[in-house]
Amino acid sequence: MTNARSNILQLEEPGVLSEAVAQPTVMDSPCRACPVRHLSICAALSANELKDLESIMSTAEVPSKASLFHEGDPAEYAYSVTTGVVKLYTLLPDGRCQILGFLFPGDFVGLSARSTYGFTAEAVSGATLCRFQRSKFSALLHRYPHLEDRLLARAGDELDAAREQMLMLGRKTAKERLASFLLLVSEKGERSGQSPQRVRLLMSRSDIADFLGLTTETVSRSFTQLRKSGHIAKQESERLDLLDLPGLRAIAQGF
Amino acid sequence: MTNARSNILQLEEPGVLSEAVAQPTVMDSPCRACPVRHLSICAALSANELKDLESIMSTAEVPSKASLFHEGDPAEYAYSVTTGVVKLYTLLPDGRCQILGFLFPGDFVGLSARSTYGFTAEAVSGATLCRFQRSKFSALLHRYPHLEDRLLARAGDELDAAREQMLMLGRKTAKERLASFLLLVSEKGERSGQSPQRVRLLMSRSDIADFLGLTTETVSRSFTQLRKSGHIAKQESERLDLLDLPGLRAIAQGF
DNA sequence: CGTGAAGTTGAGTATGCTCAACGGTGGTGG
DNA sequence: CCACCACCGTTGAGCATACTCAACTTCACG
Repeated sequence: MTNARSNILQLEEPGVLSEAVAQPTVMDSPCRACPVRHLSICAALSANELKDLESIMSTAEVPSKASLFHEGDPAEYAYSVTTGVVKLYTLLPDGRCQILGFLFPGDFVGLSARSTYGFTAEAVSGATLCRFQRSKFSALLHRYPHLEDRLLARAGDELDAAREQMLMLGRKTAKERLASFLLLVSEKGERSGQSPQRVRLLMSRSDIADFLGLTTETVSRSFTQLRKSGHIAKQESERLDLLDLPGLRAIAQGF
Repeated sequence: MTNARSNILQLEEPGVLSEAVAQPTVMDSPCRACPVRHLSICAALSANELKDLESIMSTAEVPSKASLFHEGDPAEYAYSVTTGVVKLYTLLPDGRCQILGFLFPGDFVGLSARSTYGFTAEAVSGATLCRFQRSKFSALLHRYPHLEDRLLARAGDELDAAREQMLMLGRKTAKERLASFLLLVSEKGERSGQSPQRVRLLMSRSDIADFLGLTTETVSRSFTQLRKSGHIAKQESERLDLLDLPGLRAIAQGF
């Protein structure tokens, strides 16, 4: 239920990165060195087309707890996450918070056609992002139909994910929700090349609770349950071992 | 918690409607007479382009409780609803059901890029639909970029709706959920030209419960609460008056 | 009318919430 | 460098909202 705060968003102009830049190649063509290009929408683009994309793009370093935008702000930009984790959330007037999703490296936000953002986006950990002016971006979409194809496919994937989340929020028990969440994080990590059994939880218990529609206490108790039943084990803080993936899947699906 | 049943889907071939057809014009160009064209994705198309769409399209009359497809079926077709209401739902192994959304006239389903459907679609009332083979439809998408634009915009709208539903499922009370639902139905009705204060509830209490993540009993009690507080009034069965729209909005938003 | 399904209401229960205390950890300043 | 403090996470006890089970009413349809 962390309330909104207003940190400044550090932006770097196209092709102009901060002083602490190591490789000039990155500067000339950040996208070509991008570690998550194969995951992102940009995978659809050739080297030449990437240049066009870069010309309308800024990169941003966002410190933990800084927000990209707030619910209700004019929706001027779309973002693609390169590193780190971003949470999307809405608040009810009395402060109840629902996290609508986490953005992991390769994820994209800003599809909605509405003129204002319908939710707040805030970095959970330090994050790096690519930022696009939506008007320019949609012009590019028309120039490169395969980019639009990819975006449409992504929209479909996100809808699928949203529906899975509805099932979780509407019909699953606390334990089932937590298992589902751990598997989700595991899959996102795997997508970025990490082992599915080893999970980095960058978000707080409170974030997890707001994502799962629970309280921190219930999340904590569910963690304890899963630990006692041998499904998970805590490594260092932030690090978790999923000892029994099939078992977790069974729990997550309600068996 | 209505379980899956397998009714046959009545299909009509392109341009070939059932014997009981009144106006031949409808037969030649069903889309031009379509009552929800302005709502549908097809609004993006000119008369000529509509012809192309019609050539890959079948229309279907679906009786109440017939399913369009089941979760897990190969996802061969996409659908657009012309009249009636369709529910999309998934089941957990033990029978818990979550309705992921209702399709009203003008709504579209089948965006996902997956090769099998992730949910079941079933007519809540009698419904008429347009059916497209997805492979052919996506070819058309490439031919008419403005159609793809419109589909992308629709995907964005659906994502927005999905996120609102997450907030509802994760953080709202029973009464708040029901108020949100009534307002949703009211808006869909308004979109089709009906008064926002007069609502037709074609779905059963059980459907509403499965949509809201509640039980039928709790839905029923919440109806009673809203009736006793003067926010709604029952007309004939299926018909409901929303006596206090601002009040309902306040409840729905958690005030 | 009679029958069965759908909806409503009631009583008791359970899952997850609230409130509260406690332990660990990391950051800050003396 | 260490002590202190604040924050996060965990655990416990009691409570509330929504669930379960059951009876009863209403409605649609023969």
